[in-house]
Amino acid sequence: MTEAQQSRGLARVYDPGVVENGIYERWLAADAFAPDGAGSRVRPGAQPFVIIQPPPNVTGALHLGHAFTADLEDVMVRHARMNGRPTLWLPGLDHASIAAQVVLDRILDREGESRASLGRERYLERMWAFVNATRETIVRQSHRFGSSLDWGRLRFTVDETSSRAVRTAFARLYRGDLAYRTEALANWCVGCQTTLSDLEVVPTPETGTLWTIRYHVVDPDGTVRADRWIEIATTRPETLLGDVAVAVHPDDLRQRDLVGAQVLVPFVERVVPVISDPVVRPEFGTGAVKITPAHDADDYATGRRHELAMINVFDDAGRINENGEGYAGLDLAEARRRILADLDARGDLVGAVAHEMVIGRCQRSNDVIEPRLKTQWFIRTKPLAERALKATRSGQTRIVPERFEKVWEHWLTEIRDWNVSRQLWWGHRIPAWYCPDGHITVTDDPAGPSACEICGRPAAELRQDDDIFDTWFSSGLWPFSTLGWPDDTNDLRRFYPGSVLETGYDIIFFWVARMMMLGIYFLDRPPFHTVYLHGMVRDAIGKKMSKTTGNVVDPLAAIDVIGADALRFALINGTSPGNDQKFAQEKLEAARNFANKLWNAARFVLGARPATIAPDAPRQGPDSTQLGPAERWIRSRTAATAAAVDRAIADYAFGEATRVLYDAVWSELCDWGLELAKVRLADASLSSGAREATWWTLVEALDTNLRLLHPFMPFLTEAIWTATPHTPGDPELLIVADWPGPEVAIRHDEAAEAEVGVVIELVRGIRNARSHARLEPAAWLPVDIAADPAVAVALEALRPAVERLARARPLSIHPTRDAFLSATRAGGLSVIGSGVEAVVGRAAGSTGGGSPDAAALDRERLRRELATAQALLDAARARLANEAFTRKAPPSVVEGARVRATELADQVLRLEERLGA
RNA sequence: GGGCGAUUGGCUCAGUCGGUUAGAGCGCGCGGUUCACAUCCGCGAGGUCACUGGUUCGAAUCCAGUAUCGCCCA
Repeated sequence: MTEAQQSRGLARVYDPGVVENGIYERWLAADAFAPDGAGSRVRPGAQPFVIIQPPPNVTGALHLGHAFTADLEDVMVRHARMNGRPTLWLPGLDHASIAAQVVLDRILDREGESRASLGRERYLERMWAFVNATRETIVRQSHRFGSSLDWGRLRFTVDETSSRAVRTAFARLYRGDLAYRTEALANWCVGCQTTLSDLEVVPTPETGTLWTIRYHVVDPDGTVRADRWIEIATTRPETLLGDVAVAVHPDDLRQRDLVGAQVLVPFVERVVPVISDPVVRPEFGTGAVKITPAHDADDYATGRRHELAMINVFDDAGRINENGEGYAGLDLAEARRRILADLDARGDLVGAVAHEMVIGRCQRSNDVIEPRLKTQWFIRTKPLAERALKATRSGQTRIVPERFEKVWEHWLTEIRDWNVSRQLWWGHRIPAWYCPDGHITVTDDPAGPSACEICGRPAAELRQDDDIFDTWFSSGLWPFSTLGWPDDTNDLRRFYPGSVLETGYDIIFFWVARMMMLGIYFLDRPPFHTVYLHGMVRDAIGKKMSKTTGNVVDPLAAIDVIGADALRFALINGTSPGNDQKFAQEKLEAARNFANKLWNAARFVLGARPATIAPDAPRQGPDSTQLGPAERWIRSRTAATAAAVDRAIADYAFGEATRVLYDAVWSELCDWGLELAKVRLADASLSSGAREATWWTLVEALDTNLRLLHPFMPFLTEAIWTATPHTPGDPELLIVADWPGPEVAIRHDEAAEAEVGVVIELVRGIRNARSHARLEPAAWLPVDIAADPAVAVALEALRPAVERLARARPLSIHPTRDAFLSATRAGGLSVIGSGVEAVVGRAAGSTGGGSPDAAALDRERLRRELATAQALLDAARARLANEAFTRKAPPSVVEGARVRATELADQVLRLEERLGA
């Protein structure tokens, strides 16, 4: 780009890199993002609009899903800001304890180090070094996305305020009897060396083996019977070391006589009872199952009912412990092999069949989850869930799209207590201390308790719990911990509850439900009035993007090529709320083309300024006395666009909003608005006042469209707007300019829409006829038009435009049909629309204008049109002939059908006339 | 096993309260060197709205069921 081109405002070619460069810094410098920033233009009395950003994990860079989330939120936030509301979009980052540890452990592994080799302190130092780097990356990426986040309020889930919130929350839950510590069956991940909540365990279908094993009966005198046994079925033979019973269904006749008998568990030589319990499925295997309460959820429940012992047979590392007698020290897989071989050797392994089963695997590491007994902290969720349900049922909080409410209801109704202990290092240490007598002391004091709160032993004798909290515990406090809670801060009073919680539907339980439960518990009000859930961004063939599959699209790579605006537009356009989308290259191209279209439309408008207007003249509204139909039409269309965009945004239908804007800019403003305006702007016979009014109309339409598009394409619209004339009341930057309001709505003009509608139909008809007859596109051909006096006035006003757009010259407009008919020459092409009729003649001179078969091609086209029109007319008449229709349908619909039938009849008549001629 | 979603032109998707002739982008065909844009302009072809039944004057849209695919929960 040359100096001269730059100085004129807009470069010749749209280059996102150049356009976007520096704009984010201008917004920052203007302090436009903060609700109370120097650059904000808040309307007095306006309600705050608050979105707390779902904090991305500090495990790496942001992906396309993050970009989508950020874009949707930025759209809402920018829209609210332009409406003059104090708007807070609060940025955050999540420490993601288990995910971060999995990532760091992999890095350490490559270096030949490990968690164990470093020890807790050095490990955490490494973690901080790692996350400090990723935090920077994420913030930088957000800038590139154009996210208008209030960076002055950036928060991290392990910063001091959040840590205090976690301690306080836990201490209060404990005092409120909503947090308790107990030994219970927990999901143990051997790879991550920690327990997991039920949500973090992924049920995975796999083919295993169902073995049949004999347990021999032991007579009351202690004799083991070689000839009497019970055959039990199991998929996990290694757990027999922890068996404490065998169970059969009470109605199972096959096993009935064995109930109450004693049998011998091999290897550990434990004598256990055969019990009956309705939980056993008689059709499964032999109908008898072994009971291992310490390693299976169902068995745990059975063990509780029958007051059986619970024998843990493996350790944290996944090896058989001392309870496993001769197998102690073996890992689980090896133990299974050995036990099966030993059973076989004794003749007690009597069957093995392939078996389809569901195995729990770790969401993060994919290791098999081993259920085992652990002493853990739990949150009592029932009372919290009830209040969360009440909030959605009463409409205090609304879930969008509505259908997710069903899932929400179901989960919260069936909710189980939440295990929050994690045997990890990276996160919030549980603020619970234990004295040698087993008393528990919980405190929110960062220094810890001064003494045991039960027996008064001094702090020196107390030991803090080694575990940390589930990451989602701190996330659950996020809507208020970010605002300074537990302190009663200004921000908390002003911005809690927030407005919209926007996130993917995949974390409705993990996160949304927990924020609702905890928010209501601690602050008595749900943390947001609307939960808006968006769909997943998938790859071009519909697969979930994942780093391991290697199908992730790096948003920054896309931005480098097509720009942030195009990426944003591509992610939102053509989507509907809550539905997944496939992401494809063509979408990016379409969005880039649209950006280019807008850029060039702006270039044209700004470059078409009449010489009578000074380059730096402040913007003024067009002189209403000088407006022609085209000017009134584009103003009316822009009003319609604004109304449609408002409606779509109110419905969270952002894909619909972009569709409306795409159409408004491309098909209305560019294809017709600018093309019609070009004629007037170039018409030297018009007064300069008229030409100025046309130009100001274009500036106004551009300005309104820029405002409406700004939330979706902030960089491009800001860049163009800077070069567009402003009114004295306008701010420096579009980001804080006013959203189009009533002053735009009043531009609606029914008459202009009708008048220009006829012109569009006419021009299209003539182009169509010429194209079908294969006439020279560039040739000027004579055209005769029949028009009612009313239509003729409008046509007359737009005569030069019709001439140019249809390449019609001379153009004759006949006020009566007779005059029209007598004037038209034979062999012309007929144009018959619902509102107009025209004939395109051959060129007056000898030049071009007619191919030999033009007439034949034209007749063929008219015959097709006649067939279509006739079919439509028949359908319309049939509908009107139906008495039930005219009686029951709303009058406006019936009237519409009548008008339609009349038009069609007229059209058919004229087509027949033409064909008959 | 329960629930949710999807099924609309060759591909990717919209479609608001049930209402005129179901739309868009890409792709395809024909044509185009007009000074905003070839990342463009003009014209066009292409759809039994998965299937079956129902409600209704009228169904892509509402109801019931079926099929296929995907997801969530157990």
